[in-house]
Parts: sequence; C-alpha cells; structure tokens
Amino acid sequence: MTVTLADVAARAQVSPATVSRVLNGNYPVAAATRERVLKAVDELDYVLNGPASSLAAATSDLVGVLVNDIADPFFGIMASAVQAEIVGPGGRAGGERLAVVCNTGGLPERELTYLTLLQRQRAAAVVLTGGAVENEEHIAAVAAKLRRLTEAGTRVVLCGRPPVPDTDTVALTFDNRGGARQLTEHLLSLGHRRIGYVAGPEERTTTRHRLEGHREALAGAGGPTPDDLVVHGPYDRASGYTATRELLGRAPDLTALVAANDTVALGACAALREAGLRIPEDVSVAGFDDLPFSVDAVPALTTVRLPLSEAAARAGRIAMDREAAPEGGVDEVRGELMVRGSTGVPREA
Amino acid sequence: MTVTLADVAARAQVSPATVSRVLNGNYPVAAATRERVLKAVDELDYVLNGPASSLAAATSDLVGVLVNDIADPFFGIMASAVQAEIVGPGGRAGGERLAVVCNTGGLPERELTYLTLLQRQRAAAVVLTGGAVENEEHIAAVAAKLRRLTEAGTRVVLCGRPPVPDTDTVALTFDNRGGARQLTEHLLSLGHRRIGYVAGPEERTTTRHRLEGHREALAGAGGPTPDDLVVHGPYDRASGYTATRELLGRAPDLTALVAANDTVALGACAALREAGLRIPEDVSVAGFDDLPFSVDAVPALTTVRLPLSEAAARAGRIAMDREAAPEGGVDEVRGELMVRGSTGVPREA
DNA sequence: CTCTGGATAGAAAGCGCTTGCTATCGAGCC
DNA sequence: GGCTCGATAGCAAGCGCTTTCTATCCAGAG
Repeated sequence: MTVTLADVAARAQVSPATVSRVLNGNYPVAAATRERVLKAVDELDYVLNGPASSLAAATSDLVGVLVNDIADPFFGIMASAVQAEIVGPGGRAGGERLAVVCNTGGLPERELTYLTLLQRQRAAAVVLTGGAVENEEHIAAVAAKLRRLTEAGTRVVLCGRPPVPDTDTVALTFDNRGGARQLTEHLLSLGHRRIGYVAGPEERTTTRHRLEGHREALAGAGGPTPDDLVVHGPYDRASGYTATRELLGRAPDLTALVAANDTVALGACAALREAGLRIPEDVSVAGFDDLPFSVDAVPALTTVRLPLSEAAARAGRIAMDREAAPEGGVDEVRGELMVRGSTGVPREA
Repeated sequence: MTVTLADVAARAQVSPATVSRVLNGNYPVAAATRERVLKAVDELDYVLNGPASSLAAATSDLVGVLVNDIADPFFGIMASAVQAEIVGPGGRAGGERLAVVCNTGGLPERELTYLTLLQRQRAAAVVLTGGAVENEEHIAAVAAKLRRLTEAGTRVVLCGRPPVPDTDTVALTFDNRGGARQLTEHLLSLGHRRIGYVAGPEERTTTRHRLEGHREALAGAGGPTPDDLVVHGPYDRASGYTATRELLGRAPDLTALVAANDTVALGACAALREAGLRIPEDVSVAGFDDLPFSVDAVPALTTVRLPLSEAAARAGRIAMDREAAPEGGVDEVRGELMVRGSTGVPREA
C-alpha cells in the first residue's frame, strides 16, 4: 500500500541503509548513487515514516511551543516568532522541524497534559511562553516534568516565564515589575494620586509581578496601595470593562487606571467612555505589552512595550541551539515605557 | 535508561501485551490486573513512547491545524476553537490528541512543507484554515497532497477555504462575497459613491471574493469599480495605512473606505486621522471579520462579523468525527453586517 | 464429574527505519 | 606487484509498541 524505504531501495537498486543515509545526509554516499536514490524517491513519491524514523533514531523533529491563549495576540506574536526560527530562516532550511503550538488555555492540567504529550513524542525541544500559574503543587509538577524532559534530551526554553529552579532550562524573563513601576511612576509624575488597577488573574506570575511594580511605585511616592482600588480578572477585554465599572463605583474620584495589559485597557476605555468620562481629560488609562492595536486606539494607549517578537525569536534560536544560552541560564528582558495620548495631567492638578 | 512498556510489565508481573491493552483500553482486562498495571505505570512514571506506538498501530494522535498567520487574531481565534474541540471538551477527555498549529506565513512552500511533515507523522487529521493562494501550480500540488493524506486515512477539513475538487475533504467556507456585497450596499445606501477599497494580497481567494462582492454591489448600483480606487496589500495594519495615503492622493474626493479586514481598517483610520479627516463625518470606514478589538475602535467599526469560533469548532468536530460532515462535503457560513459608528452619511449628501 | 465456552493473559511476529560493524573495491605506496 | 587504507555499500540487529493467534482457567451445563 504505502511506499516504504525498502521500495525505494529496490527501485534504486541499493540497500535500505543507503536510502536512509541519502535522506539523512549524515554519511558519505557517492554522488551517482545519491542521484539514483533521489530519483526513486521522487518517482515513488515516497514520504518518510516519521514514527518509524523517530523510533529508530530515538529523536524526533517535533518542537513544542506552549502558549496560554493562542487567540491572544500577545501569544500569537511570540508563537509566530518562535516558529519562524524553528522552521529555519529559509522556510525549510535545515532539518525540517515541525514546530507545533499547543494552547493550554492557561489551565494547569492542560499544561501538564501537553508536556506529557510532547514527552511522549520525544520532542526535540519545548518552548514555554507566558506567565506561569503560581500554585505550589502545579509548579512542582511542571518542574518534575521539565526535569524529565531535559534528561531525555529535550531542550527546554522559557520565554516570559520565571526560571524553574533545579532544572536544565533556559529562561528569558520579562521585567514586568520594572515596567509596571515605570508606568505608575509616570502617572504619579503627572500628578495622579487615586489610581485604579485592573489586575490579571490571581495566582499568575505575570499578574503578581506587574502588581508588585505598581505597588513599589506607589510606595516610593509615599502612599500604600488601597486594596479597594485593585480588581482581578482574566486577561481579556470583558474583564477590563467590568472591572472598570466596579472601580468607578468604588472610587468615583480616581483619575487614572492601569490595566493588566492592553486588551484589558481597551475594555476599560469602553467602560469609561460609556460612563461619559473622557480619556485622558477625566481619567488617564495605561496598558501593558504594546500590542499592535494599541497605537491605533483613540487616544493612543500609553503602555509598556515588551519586545515579544525579539525575545521569542531568541528563545527559538536557543531551543534550536543556534544561539548560546545566556550566562546562568537566565536573562531578563526589559520593557520600554511608551507614553502616548491616553495619559495626561489629572483634572484638578 | 528510559522506562519502557516491558519494565512496567515486569513490575506488574504481566506481559507487555497486557500493559498495552490496559493503556489503550480496547480489550478486556481484569480489574485487579488493570489496577496492578496502573500502579506500576505510576510508580515507574512511565510515559508511552509515541513514535513506537504510532509505528506499531500505524496511526498517531497528532492533528494539524494550518494557519496563515498565527499572530493575527483572525487565525488565533480559529486555531483556538479547533484545538479546544480536538483536545476534547473536558481538557483531556478521550484519547488525548496533540493538536498542533502550524504557521505557514501564507507561503505556498511552507504550506506544502507542513502538509508533508504532517503526512510523515501520519497525522490523524488536518484542518486548513484561511484563504488559499490562487496559483494553479500550487493548487494542484496541495490537491495532490490532500488526496494522498485522505488516502492514508487522515481526515482533512477546510475552514474558510474553498473546497478542493476531487478530494475527500470537507469544506466550511465563509460567504466573503455576500458579506462584502452587503457591506458596500450599506455604504451605497448611505449615499456614498466614491468608495476606496483596500484589498488584501492578490492571488488569495479571500481577497478575490471580497473584492468581487464589492464590485457586485457597485455594479448593482449602476456603476463600475474604478480601478484606481482599489489598492492591494497584505492583511495588516501597515498596509491599511499606506494604501489609504495612496488612495487619498489619487482620489481626494472619496467619502468612504472599505478595508480587506478589520486590521487593515485600523491602519486606514490612522491614516485618515493623520490627514485631518474625521470618521465618519469626512470619510466612512468599514472592515471585515469583526475581530474583538473592532468594537472598541473609536468610532466603533462597521464590519461583517464572521462566526470564526463557531465555524472552526465545527471544523474541529468534523475532523474528530464527532459531527457529521455537511451534505456534499461543503457548507457555506454566512457573515452578518454589523453597522456601527464608523460609517455614516457622506459630507454632501 | 467431565465437557464446553467465555473471559483473560501470553507468545511472538512484525511496523519501517537507523546505525554499528563488516565487506568490497580501487588507488596509491614501498 | 603485493599491501594498506580511504571511500562506499550492505547486513542485520534492534528501537518500543500493537495485535493476531493461542493457551489457560474456571464457571456452569449436562
């Protein structure tokens, strides 16, 4: 039925071993023989049997990219960059690898399921993107899985995720704390004092770090962060919308709003507008990430730009061993404050 | 080194065959034995060897999802929906499958490369999303590949892509033409006559169909489509921006602008605003797809909503054989015109 | 108490490929 | 001219799992 290596070998009048070597190109084969084999491959329209090959060679050409939410451009951009590096610059350069992105939905179980699935497939490398869930049990489970993966020869790279102690993994983290601090400091410097904060989901490293940065900035300005000015919710537009309405109810006097990310900020803007408040005249709004649409918001969103594409590309290269891992296995990538139209001087400043 | 089925068998005091049967659950195994095996699996932390299993069973649990640009929410949303259906409603329900999304970048070669890679992995199913490149050679090559895939037992489903004749594939198409027609008719009914059109890349089915719908509407209103009011470009913000500047230069009198999709529309808005034109007072703008951010644009974008998530979920279910394929293997999904603030009556109407 | 048959478990033959080791063939060298 | 060595090609042993075919065991039937 299906064409096998043996068929090709028969047609090319060589042994299966030779065909295998031509296809893998890691053993000298006379030019004439190679030609003959390639011709046979072509004529028979032969396609290597991946599983058989992986089994025999004990490695596969699968590379996994785990993301929390593929529908979110934040992850889409990173996934795209990683994948581009993995397939190879030329589109198919080098040993064709299958870069597969796995959507965990931010669920701990799914993350583990995918990790197991990738382990099962003997993946060549795995890139984990985005914030991690901060749940002791889950962290331990993931660490164990990653240890097992690296032991089996799978290279593991984390991007935008805190390093996992006691593992052979490489981590490229984002300076969420520092970025958030800068952002809030910017607001403080404009004169804002009552600043609402729409945080991401609890138990997420990204959420915590950004919130900590915010608190640091406020603490630096002498004030604590009133708990009632912080509301948690998922990283989506709806959360920004509802949280803002909630905050507006709790503190009608706030003059600025910091959102967990740009998407949330957009929802916040919608809620403010609906409440008849102008941006930034009545309330300033700031986001995080600087996703492509942020510059097009009206007014353009003040935010912290994270070099998602660059960082992810680097992660991909490290995973492919085409770039050295950073000293110590960890490197922090900084964000850049982008001041735009959505933030301004408060009403009565 | 690594734990194998045999190790588990030894530990559980059973034969490898029994372990395999417990793991696959397709053969009666006494409860007590099953327990013993499962315990051994757990104690040894055994993970099935995917390649070996796929080789022996001649099938794999990989399902491929091809997208043109994973960084674009249009595809991210579809990928997410397909993946959710494939993994199973419960997160890990059923025979754990690995849904992998492959980013083709809209490049024909890459599309074929991924298809080959999936064929090589003996994928259980493949879902192709988004418009296809309209290049005869490429179409034939893809058709051949798909034929080969279906022959090998891989189920192939197209989502938002025209059916491929003479193949055993199922296609869920979007009514791009009809949606575009409605959109332009809406503009015409408002009184617009000079309408610019920022089209997608040439040689793409989506581009062509939307443009045809636009032309149909204009023809219905008695006028042809002046060629100089149509500009092609990629499906991104930058394209919308530059194309709009170009159009503004060519026809300063235009009162409305239709973009290939929402992202492009956003770029168009930016260019208009920069030119000092108000939306919709001076120029009306319309997009396509109704991506999440469109409702948050200011003014909110008039567009055609495509049920991306629903359609993709359905495609996923069909691929998993959990839903019957539509009659004839093809079904057209309609869009819905969403009239919002970005379109209005033209200046001198 | 022996016989029949359903329910389980095991033996073993691959699945298609990779790769260490061996065999072959000339060419260059003493 | 016989010998050594580099360059190629083939042999054959797996890689770890699935599955067909058989063997075994025990309950109920006669």
